[in-house]
Amino acid sequence: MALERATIISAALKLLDEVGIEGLSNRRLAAELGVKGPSLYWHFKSMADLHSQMAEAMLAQVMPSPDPEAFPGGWREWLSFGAWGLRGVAMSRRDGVEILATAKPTGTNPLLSFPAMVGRLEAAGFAPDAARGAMIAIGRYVMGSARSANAGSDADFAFGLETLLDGLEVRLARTNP
Amino acid sequence: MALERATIISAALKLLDEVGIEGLSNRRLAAELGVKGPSLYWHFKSMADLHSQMAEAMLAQVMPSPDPEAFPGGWREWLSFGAWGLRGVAMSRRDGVEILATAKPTGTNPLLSFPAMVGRLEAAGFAPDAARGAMIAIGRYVMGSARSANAGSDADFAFGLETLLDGLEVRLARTNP
DNA sequence: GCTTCACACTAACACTGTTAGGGAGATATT
DNA sequence: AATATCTCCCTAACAGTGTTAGTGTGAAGC
Repeated sequence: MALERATIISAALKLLDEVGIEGLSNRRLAAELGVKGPSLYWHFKSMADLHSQMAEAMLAQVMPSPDPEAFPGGWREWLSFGAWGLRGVAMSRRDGVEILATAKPTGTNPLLSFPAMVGRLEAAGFAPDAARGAMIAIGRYVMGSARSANAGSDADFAFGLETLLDGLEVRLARTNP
Repeated sequence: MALERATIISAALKLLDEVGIEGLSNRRLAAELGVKGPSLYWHFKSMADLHSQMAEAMLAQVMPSPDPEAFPGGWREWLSFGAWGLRGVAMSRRDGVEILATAKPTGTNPLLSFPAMVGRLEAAGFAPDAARGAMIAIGRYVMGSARSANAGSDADFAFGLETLLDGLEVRLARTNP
């Protein structure tokens, strides 16, 4: 038999789409895999651990962030690309944000490829603090916008994102007169 | 005895601070009130309903939004005031965001006093769509910033908020040349 | 005095996450 | 070839969850 971790999280993600995070229970998932509940504890130490690994899988599924050097367009397009990408991951499955949020208990979770993006912003002229602040702000806005109950239209999301980017341009112009 | 709804949600909020949303269970709360679990179902039709009413109580506890006419300062200060106020509510108790988020299943929840604020923005020169979009964006940013795992520093929050407000000023200047 | 209603109760159902301990089969060691 | 180890799944069980059904009991209204 030899149930693989990858098989399990794949089934978990599929089941998530069908029943939501509330319905994604230990035994339900086990049944889906032709196995009994507690067996999953050989592969994951807790349900929270499972969620965490599901989140990682979701993030891995997103296309790899392109090389900053190779990416056509300026920092604004690059940031926008990342924000839309993260939104895409979060909304790619039912309760996706909730899964993403419960993962990575580290305070500010490295949602997008954080260091690469911060570096790109610094290269564009942002002060280190501003670059970091920008990444955090965008991450939080994206996550706040993708809440299940809240998931709203792309147009609403775009408005806020463009506004945020406009604000960043103001800041950039202010520090690089 | 005549247990009052207000007594219950008050006890629930207090208990929330002690044990978090995971620990806030039916029977645990009932015990705190000297009562047995199912009795609460006379007052609330479900736990989700309880959460919803807790959210309403939290929002009511925030100081009433001051009259736009009387509020000193422009739309920017007014918006900032509202954002900080909402953040204050969300972070006033453990797992506050989660409670606020599960409440009001209506898509875009009327977090702040939505109509009043939209009206204020329109009066300041924003187009109706932009006023609405601004309110939604700020609400989502605030909620995204107040997640338990994520709740970060006030400085980080301030950076993103000011950036968003800068962006709104750009938009305002663009439509009112 | 009788009925009605508000409010709490017990018992139970179908779940949940999680731990403890057992056992079959493959694999490695001697 | 025989023995030991490791992998992986199993059953049984604990303590807890939300929720429904049905049963009182005391106060209020007629």
